[in-house]
Amino acid sequence: MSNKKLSEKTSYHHGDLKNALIQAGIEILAEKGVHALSLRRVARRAGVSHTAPYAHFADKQSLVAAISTEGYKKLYNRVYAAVQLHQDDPLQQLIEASWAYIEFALKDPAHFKITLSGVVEQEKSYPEYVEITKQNFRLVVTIVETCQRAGILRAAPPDLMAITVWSQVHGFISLVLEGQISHVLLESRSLKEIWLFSLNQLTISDIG
Amino acid sequence: MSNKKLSEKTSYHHGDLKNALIQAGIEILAEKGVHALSLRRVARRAGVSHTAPYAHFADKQSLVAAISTEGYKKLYNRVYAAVQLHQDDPLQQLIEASWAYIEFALKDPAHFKITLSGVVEQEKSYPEYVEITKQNFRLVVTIVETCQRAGILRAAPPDLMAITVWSQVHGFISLVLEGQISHVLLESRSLKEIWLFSLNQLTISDIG
DNA sequence: TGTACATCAGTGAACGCGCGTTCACTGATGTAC
DNA sequence: TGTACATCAGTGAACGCGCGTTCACTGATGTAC
Repeated sequence: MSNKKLSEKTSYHHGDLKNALIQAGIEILAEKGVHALSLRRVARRAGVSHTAPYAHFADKQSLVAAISTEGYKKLYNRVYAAVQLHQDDPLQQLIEASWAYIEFALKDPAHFKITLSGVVEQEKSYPEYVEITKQNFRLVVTIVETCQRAGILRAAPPDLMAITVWSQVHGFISLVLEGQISHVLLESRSLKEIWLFSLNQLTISDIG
Repeated sequence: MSNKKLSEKTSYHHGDLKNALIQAGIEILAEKGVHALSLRRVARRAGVSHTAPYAHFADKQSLVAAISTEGYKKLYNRVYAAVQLHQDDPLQQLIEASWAYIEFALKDPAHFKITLSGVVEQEKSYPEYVEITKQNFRLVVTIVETCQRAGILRAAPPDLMAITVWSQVHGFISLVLEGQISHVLLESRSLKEIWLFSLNQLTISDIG
């Protein structure tokens, strides 16, 4: 049940296969990409027979949902850390929080893609996933409100402004990951410079 | 060769299998989604044995590249049509061109996704695809320059501004397609309203 | 116009593969007395 | 502490599937003379 502890390393019945499978999945994504993610491969990597996962996940989709949930949590933690680091400088907060999002995507593109790919078609099936997406959006709204109070973003409904900012970051890193941005351009400036330029277009006064 | 005509409907050797296969692929994407796209299914749909495609495409990747190229062409044509329609109103041009991009994605999400998914890992393999991506980006740059001249977008390097605008549109529709945007929000306003709000954040004076 | 032949688009059997899922099972662990 | 039994995580054989790709082939079309 849910009273399984996180850190049981080596009991005889493996002890923490569920998390081990999620980790194995993440590793496969990092090493081989989205197309390589299969239940059988995950089991193999976790050192377990290919039917063992069924003791912990109803089907493949469930495992993918768990991996996505984990991805969203990591994303949230990175962004939240940036927010905490720049509590009293709203502009830096906006810059570093968005940059944390980009860095996560760059560090593990396949995990990022699968996390944001809307695995969840049937709404209610994965409440933990839904919850973390909401939490994530609330964080964006908070950042946006802080910037609005500081006169960095225009006054407007914060939920709309949050979507705007999120779209900007998400679109930027997606185009980069999809190889849609010209090499010439990417070689002429650092990615962070390009990103700062884009973010700057949303703000009221220049970032400089 | 390239002197095959577009509209040969029924010759005995089928006549235009290559294009028929591309169309079949697009239909499968529309009806069943990205996961359902396979060489065998495409052939089946085109009413041909499953090995016939190999007379026209070296491998599956080649077919996918052709389908992506076709997707980019459609996308370009839609955006270009909007540009033409609003030659003398830069703001309308920006609005309707970006909205055309969004409409294409909404109309055929799977085709849009596969088109933008950077099928092309090995740079030089699909020159037609690379060419249309460049043409597309040039169009965005042109739109941006027009808006800059009209004082609608800030003065700045047009290529950077083009990436900014493109990221904004692309991120917005991607989040929508991936189901990441709260239903509550989507039900409170039309998609176009939300998009206009976002686009408005990039412009100098309000769209209203 | 008519025949011979090369070309080339499309066929169908066959390959090996990895997948998701089921099933009856085994064997270690935890619990009751 | 010791035995009996229920629980439950993990096993391994088996299923049916669709896939990409190869190969030797067939049969219609186009070309040379």
